[in-house]
Amino acid sequence: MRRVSPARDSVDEGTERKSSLVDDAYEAMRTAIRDSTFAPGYQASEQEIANRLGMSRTPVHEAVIRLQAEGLVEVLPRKGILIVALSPDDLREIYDVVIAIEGRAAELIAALPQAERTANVKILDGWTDEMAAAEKRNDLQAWGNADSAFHTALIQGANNSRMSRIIQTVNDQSHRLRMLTLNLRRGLDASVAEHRRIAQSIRFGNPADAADAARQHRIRARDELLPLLARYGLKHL
Amino acid sequence: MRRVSPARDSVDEGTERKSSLVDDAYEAMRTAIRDSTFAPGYQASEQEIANRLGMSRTPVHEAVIRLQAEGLVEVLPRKGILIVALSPDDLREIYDVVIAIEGRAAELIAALPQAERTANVKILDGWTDEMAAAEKRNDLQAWGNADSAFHTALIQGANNSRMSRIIQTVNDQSHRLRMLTLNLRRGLDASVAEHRRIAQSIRFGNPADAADAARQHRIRARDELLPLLARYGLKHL
DNA sequence: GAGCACCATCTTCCATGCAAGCATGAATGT
DNA sequence: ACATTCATGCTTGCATGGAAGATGGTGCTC
Repeated sequence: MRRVSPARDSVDEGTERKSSLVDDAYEAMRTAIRDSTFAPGYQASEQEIANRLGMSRTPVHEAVIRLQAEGLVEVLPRKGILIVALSPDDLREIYDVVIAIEGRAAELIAALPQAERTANVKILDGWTDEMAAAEKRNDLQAWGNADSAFHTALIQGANNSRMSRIIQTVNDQSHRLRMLTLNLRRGLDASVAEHRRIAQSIRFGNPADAADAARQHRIRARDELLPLLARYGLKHL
Repeated sequence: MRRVSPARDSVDEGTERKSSLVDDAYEAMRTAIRDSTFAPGYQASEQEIANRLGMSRTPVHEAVIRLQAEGLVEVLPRKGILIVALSPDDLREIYDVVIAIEGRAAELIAALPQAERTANVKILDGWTDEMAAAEKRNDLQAWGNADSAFHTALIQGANNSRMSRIIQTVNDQSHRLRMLTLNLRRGLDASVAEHRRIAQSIRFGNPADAADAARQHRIRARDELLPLLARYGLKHL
């Protein structure tokens, strides 16, 4: 984890919202957990994190409350802060949430007037194209980014801030899994085809098909992934 | 809002988890917002709430951070704490989240082995019976409680803590709306019939039907409710 | 009378201090 | 040598004080 950026001390950029130390601590810890700087099972003290971030314990303590509410950490009353690991059961839960929310999002987009459907399809197809191109170049990083962007666009198209928030929370929780599975190079072709089917259903204005396509896409990915994790004996990540 | 219960000072009940002042403040404010002791638009200061709860500003401040993350309040940087009101657009968002989650939950329950399906159906039908009985007695309060219990049981049957949490959050947000609409005495018969259809689909082990029934139930209720709110000119609650 | 500047006050934000609890390890007794 | 007990240090929980900022009122000026 790096020292907090000095941007907040410099000239305010006008439109920028002034950030509080609590927000800084929250984002720093969230990022650190996402990229495994704080690996699951790691135990830190508020004081230590506060030192690293160059602030006192208070903002760290308050940021931890948010992170705990979102399920990223667990605070052990007089022992420290524990970065939580994901069990296979957590993965089951997360997948079902994603299946539910993304399915409904796709359905909602497919029910929009044609002009808005077309705009959404253009964005979605753009990311799918990029996935196909990245696959040809064998660029897994780019493939993963485009895939993420497709699913983010799908949720944003539904224009529902609560859905966005829910998805972001489970994405934070499962980000490490995603980084791991990307390297397993599974289902790349299938994903592209399934993305096309989702977009196609939206283009034709068929909500039922769109919902089903989005759901089947996630179900297929889940059923491909969970046995792999079991085979490698990964009980927590 | 009442003074915090003195239970924490008395002898610990063994199995009870020791509660922190932050948790006390969180629950007290959450309850106060739910039952409109803190009405939307109301603006309070941390100091005032702390005085009422008999604690210092710190636990209140930290509880507010959680409430803000869950969308129940908004903290205006140097003005105070604002209890947020729900706009029609918020209702649209909430309904879509509930449609997505409950639909998937019903689908999951209907896919369980028969023994577990039967157990769930028994619970669900029990609550539906109670709704029908309450309707005959013209007991709206009991009707609402049984209806809530049905939907809670539906989510719990899916055995997904994240879904439970999501539903609880949106329930907190829309609890005031629910109290209001209960008195409009709309769709009581329809709800009972729709609940029976959901349970029936689960009993027969038909996930697709169960999901559809759960979704249509919420969609019908929404389409009945939103025009009413518009007619009464309710722009926020 | 109207408008503007300034000050007092109230707010959140954050740092710091103190208290309480638990774990670890050392020291002592057997 | 081993077990038991006690003390010390580290942890979070909470209170309090100071700082920064915004807002509303008041007084002064035109």
